[in-house]
Amino acid sequence: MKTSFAVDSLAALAQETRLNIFRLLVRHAPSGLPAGTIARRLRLPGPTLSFHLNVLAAAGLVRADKNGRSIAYSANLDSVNRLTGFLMENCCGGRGGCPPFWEPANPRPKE
Amino acid sequence: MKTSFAVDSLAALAQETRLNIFRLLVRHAPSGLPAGTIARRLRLPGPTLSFHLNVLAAAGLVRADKNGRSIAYSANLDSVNRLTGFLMENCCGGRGGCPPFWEPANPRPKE
DNA sequence: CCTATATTTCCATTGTTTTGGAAATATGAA
DNA sequence: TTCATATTTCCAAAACAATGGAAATATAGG
Repeated sequence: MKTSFAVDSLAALAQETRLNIFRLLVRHAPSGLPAGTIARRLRLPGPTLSFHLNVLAAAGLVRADKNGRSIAYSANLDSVNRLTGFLMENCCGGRGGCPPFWEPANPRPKE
Repeated sequence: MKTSFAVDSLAALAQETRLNIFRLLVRHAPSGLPAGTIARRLRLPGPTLSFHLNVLAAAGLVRADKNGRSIAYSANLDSVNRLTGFLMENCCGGRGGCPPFWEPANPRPKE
């Protein structure tokens, strides 16, 4: 599996402003919020918000739905799940010791 | 809640080399691997590995245990859980629509 | 003490990301 | 068509992160 989807997602979230945007959209999932509302809530200049929304969208973490002259952005919640799965992949190599929160999705290959 | 632990963790993982190191350590959890073994496995020059391990350790994603002249690094699996919880915090604002994978840890505050 | 091994610190170079003003584009309403 | 609103693109300055060679430090064994 290519790691780049994960690096892209993590890099998109690894920035205070973008993390705030994403978490705001998680709270407002699944419907989302228009760009202007996000800008007002987080007190961000337009160009700055636009830049960050593009980074999040390019990583597949949010989607944009144009509606009249506003654009609603919404969080793709599934992306968090994929990311966790990727990080925990083959956790503990099948030797036991996985923490209780983690349900191994892929049952112990070789390595 | 301050977002910086999350930004630090995400930034630490948002880099191909560090992500490879972390995932290698997840597979070898909970015991970990010595720095030299990681370097050999991932074909990394010493200073580069050392730099990246420090970033991971500073973010609390790995811990270092000195043993003789080698140092074993191991993944802190719980950090992934904390991160997911933070990202999904108050998902969907209690209005239903959360994806099946997510168990709301904190039951719907105001917002 | 001396040597070999494990790992780190120092540091200069190179590359990447973030920021926001000004100008551009798109849409809807009067 | 003209105006106001929503959002974007352009761009250059400033800030930040990654890389790896050479030298330093630590430890174990003979």
